[in-house]
Amino acid sequence: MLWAAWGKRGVPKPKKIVKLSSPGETTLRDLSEELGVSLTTISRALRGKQGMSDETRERIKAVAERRGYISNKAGATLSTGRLFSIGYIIPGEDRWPTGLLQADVMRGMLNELTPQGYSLHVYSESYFGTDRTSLLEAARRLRVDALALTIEHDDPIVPSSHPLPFPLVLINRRVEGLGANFVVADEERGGMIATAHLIESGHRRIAHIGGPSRTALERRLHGYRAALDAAGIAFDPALVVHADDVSWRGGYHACETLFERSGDRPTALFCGSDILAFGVLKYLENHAIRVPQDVAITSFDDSMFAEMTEPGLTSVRKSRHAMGREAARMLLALIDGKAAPAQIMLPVELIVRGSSDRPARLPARLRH
Amino acid sequence: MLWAAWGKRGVPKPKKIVKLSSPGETTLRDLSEELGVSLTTISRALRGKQGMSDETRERIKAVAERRGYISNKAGATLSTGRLFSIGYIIPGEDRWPTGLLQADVMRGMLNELTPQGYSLHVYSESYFGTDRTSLLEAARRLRVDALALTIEHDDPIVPSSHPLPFPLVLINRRVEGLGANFVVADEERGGMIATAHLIESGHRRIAHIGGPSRTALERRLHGYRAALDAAGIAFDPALVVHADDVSWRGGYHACETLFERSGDRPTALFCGSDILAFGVLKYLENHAIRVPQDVAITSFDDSMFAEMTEPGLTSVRKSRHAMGREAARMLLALIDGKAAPAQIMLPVELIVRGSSDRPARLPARLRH
DNA sequence: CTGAAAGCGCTTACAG
DNA sequence: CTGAAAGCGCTTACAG
Repeated sequence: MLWAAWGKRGVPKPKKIVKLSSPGETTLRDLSEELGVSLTTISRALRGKQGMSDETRERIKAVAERRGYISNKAGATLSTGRLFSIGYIIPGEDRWPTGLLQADVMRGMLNELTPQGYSLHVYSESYFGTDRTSLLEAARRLRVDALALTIEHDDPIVPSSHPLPFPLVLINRRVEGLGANFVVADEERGGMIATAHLIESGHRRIAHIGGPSRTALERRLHGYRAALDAAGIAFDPALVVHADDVSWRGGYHACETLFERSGDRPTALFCGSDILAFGVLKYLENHAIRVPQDVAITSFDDSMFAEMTEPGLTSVRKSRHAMGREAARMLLALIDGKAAPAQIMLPVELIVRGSSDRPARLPARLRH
Repeated sequence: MLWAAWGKRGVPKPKKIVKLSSPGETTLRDLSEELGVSLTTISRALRGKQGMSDETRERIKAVAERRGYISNKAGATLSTGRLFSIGYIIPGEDRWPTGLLQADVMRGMLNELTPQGYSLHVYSESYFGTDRTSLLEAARRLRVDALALTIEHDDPIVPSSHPLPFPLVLINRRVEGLGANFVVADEERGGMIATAHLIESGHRRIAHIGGPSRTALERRLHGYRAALDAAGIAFDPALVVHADDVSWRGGYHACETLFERSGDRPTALFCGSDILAFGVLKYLENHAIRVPQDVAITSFDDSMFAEMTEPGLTSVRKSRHAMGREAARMLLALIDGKAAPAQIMLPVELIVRGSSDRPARLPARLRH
């Protein structure tokens, strides 16, 4: 170390800031000197390699422990070529759901990575420059073993047909032809259970407010249709409106469009996302349409909004933490050259709150 | 997006997974062989050291560029003891504001760190174990040059009287006796401008809903009092209620307490945080108290809620991005042994929306 | 202005 | 079961 060297040459040690890589750091050599055992043996003992006496191993471990030995990653990296780090790229700009998603996903990843000795290096997408350097080139510069990337449902994606020469896991969205692995939630099933829940309460005219196509919201729509099909309810295009953007205003206007259409009003409504639902509730409130008495609502995301509306929003929960966890496991397997599924689809669950609360015994025909 | 340039390189298709630290990586030695120049000289040229001919330097740089040379950090680290990485610790559990804060702060840090060749390593607080291993010990294991830590206003803190032997910057909150540097927002001034704005609109009976003591919310309260003082308005304890916790329910109940008190009702209300304000608006709505006609509202945080309420919430904005940026600059200075202020206090601004919109010309006395 | 050499801390193929 | 030695890629004090 820099400072250690200074000390040895008799140069006065600066007092102010001491780096974390402090001079006193115990090395294998220190242990070797104290134990009278070779570096080779110590390295083996500490890394749990087979083929050595238990007694030697224990003795070494005890001393390492007492001396507070911490392996210097740089030395190991240089020697093995293994970096033991995973890169995680966060979007370069702020959009509200992003932050929450990233933090939970990161925690999920860290819980897997840290015990395995991996660290998580975070980079901003904007680092790669406005000239759109290729991800491959960027990844080389990063010096990580593999990359993870979270994609929000409305992120634009330019797919590629070239498989990547390193492990890449995309979280939250599937992008075809990328040669990546994926961790996604079962959006379609989420749409299904959110709709089925309304059907089970006796609703037949169930509307849906969705979002842009080619996003998770489209898959939720598929789930909605599947649930109707399963219940033998005919799909009515007049009951579906797509919000221009996934915002509360988008939800408000979509709801407006829906309720200003002539014909029978829906008695229930499945919103493709909580943030849309927020606008929907606002519209209904403004127009004195009661929830759940006049319209029952289910939604998707189980975000903080679900708990903050009145009544609480019944919403589909997907675990961002689990996404991170599975992504990390996938990456570790891929780095070790083990087989890993091309895609992991995580289960979802419906969190039932007041917005869909309706006397289930009331026959459906009394409601129209 | 990253993806755009993706297919453009004629990268040969690898048969299986190749690590990012691929064997083909160009090293200084490769450059040395091609150029017929020593490693020493190449290293110097690439790192911009003085005392060499421009011609040699340019020749070296050109070849390095052409060969796509990327310095291997592990080698440099081993040689210099400098790690070029900053640790950032995120909370181990989920609380809503956290995620947003972390993501913005990270972006702010990355914008400073990446160009300087530093990487950001993220760790979960839970990694350090429930036994509250000392931060010092934990930091040693991390192998980073310095640490940053974001503290939410309601995070518990275990203070320490031992100064730390490495650079530590605390973001968003000041903790005494820790030997750390701080980046905080000017919470007090925020409280002041949020209150002064109401005073300028002619209000005299201005209530405040605050939060726990020893948090940022307490400093916002100080700002509120300072603004009243400056305007010659007597502080009335009956107009201040502290929410039990910083949640919308906390805000709701605090508002309930406030409005059920006998005596003159306030005509304006400064909420210590948007999430409290959310509950306040709910209470007022439920009781047919109009905003801003009956009560004008200002708040703090300028979170997504501020835009999602009706009317929009006038709220104090602090830049989390700027906090990250300043924290990173501070850390870099400290690592280099340069002087850095013990604390940087960032400015705040009031974002005016409908909730405080009131005809300013109406004399105050007509309002009671 | 340039280079030869030592060394950072670790791992591992090879030899005993 | 254990050790001596080479080497990973870089930087820098020292010598020319």
